Amino acid sequence: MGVQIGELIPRKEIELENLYGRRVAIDAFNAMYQFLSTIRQRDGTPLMDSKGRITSHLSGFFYRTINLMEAGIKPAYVFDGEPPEFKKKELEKRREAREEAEEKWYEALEKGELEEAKKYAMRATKVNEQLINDAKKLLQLMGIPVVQAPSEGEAQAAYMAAKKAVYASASQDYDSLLFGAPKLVRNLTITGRRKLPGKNVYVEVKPELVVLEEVLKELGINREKLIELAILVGTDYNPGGIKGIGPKKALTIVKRTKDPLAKYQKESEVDLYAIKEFFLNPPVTDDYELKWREPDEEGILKFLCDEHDFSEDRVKNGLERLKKAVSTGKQRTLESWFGVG
DNA sequence: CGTGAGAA
DNA sequence: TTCTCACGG
Repeated sequence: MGVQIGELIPRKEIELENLYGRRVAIDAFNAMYQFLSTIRQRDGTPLMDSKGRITSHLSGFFYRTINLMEAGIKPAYVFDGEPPEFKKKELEKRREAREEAEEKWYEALEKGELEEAKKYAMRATKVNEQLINDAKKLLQLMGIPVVQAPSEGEAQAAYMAAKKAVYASASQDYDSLLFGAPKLVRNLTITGRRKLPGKNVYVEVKPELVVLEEVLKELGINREKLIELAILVGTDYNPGGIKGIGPKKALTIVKRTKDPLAKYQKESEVDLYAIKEFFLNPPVTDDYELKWREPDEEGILKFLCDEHDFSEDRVKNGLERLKKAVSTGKQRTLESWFGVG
């Protein structure tokens, strides 16, 4: 998932306070996927309401967003639009992998192997229209900006960061760098503990800042070359990349070759130049509004508690925190406008 | 993932 | 107070 260039990318750990007062454009699909795959019971079953509808993502979006707002970080969630035609193949592959994982999940469940079951359940995570609409509805009720990307959310988030509408894009993937985001924040969570895949070990995970300019300087290339490098190694649009070429080799190749895609185009089924062009000039829009509003308390209680069986105590508690965060955020904005305080 | 009750 | 861990829906 995402482009496979992580090991080449220099990043620095930051404190949440470094993001205080800043806006970030969060890749909503990325967040959604995280919530749906990790917020599960021990046998891998996601959280569900009494009608069997999945609610893991609602829990995730609700509490994380409140935490970010409390930390003085203003999130805007950017949702995907239509994927480009040449992503269809990758999406199909993912669908097949999910179906396989789903079968293994049920098999493990029957054998009573909980750890195995959960592992496969997580891999079987799927995002559908209903889950996306739920998340959008909740965020809108919370007064959080929802941005609809015409195509890839990462591209839109990168565009917003490049225009300085936001400080950075936020995602676990590096794609927004290819789309030209000057800054990328990874691990944007409050409580930073993450389970190591497979093992029963937890590690501290801190937010990371990746600065495109520093990445390019460190690698000694420009953004166009970074895109070519990514294409050689493999992106969502040409999974697997070119056989036998990993990140290190790819870096050498793009540095010494004027048009590195030319050589590999004939052994590739997909149009590598079309992918490069897409990273350079993806569909984006200016049709969005970044306004953080008062939450619709009644609407949230109705949606989360009445419709989806969330605990009223917990939701009310969350709402109090959110309201306070919104009002101190407003206060801060006024102070910066009028120079008081 | 994030909360919060109970252990340490 | 800090940490662990089961539960949330």
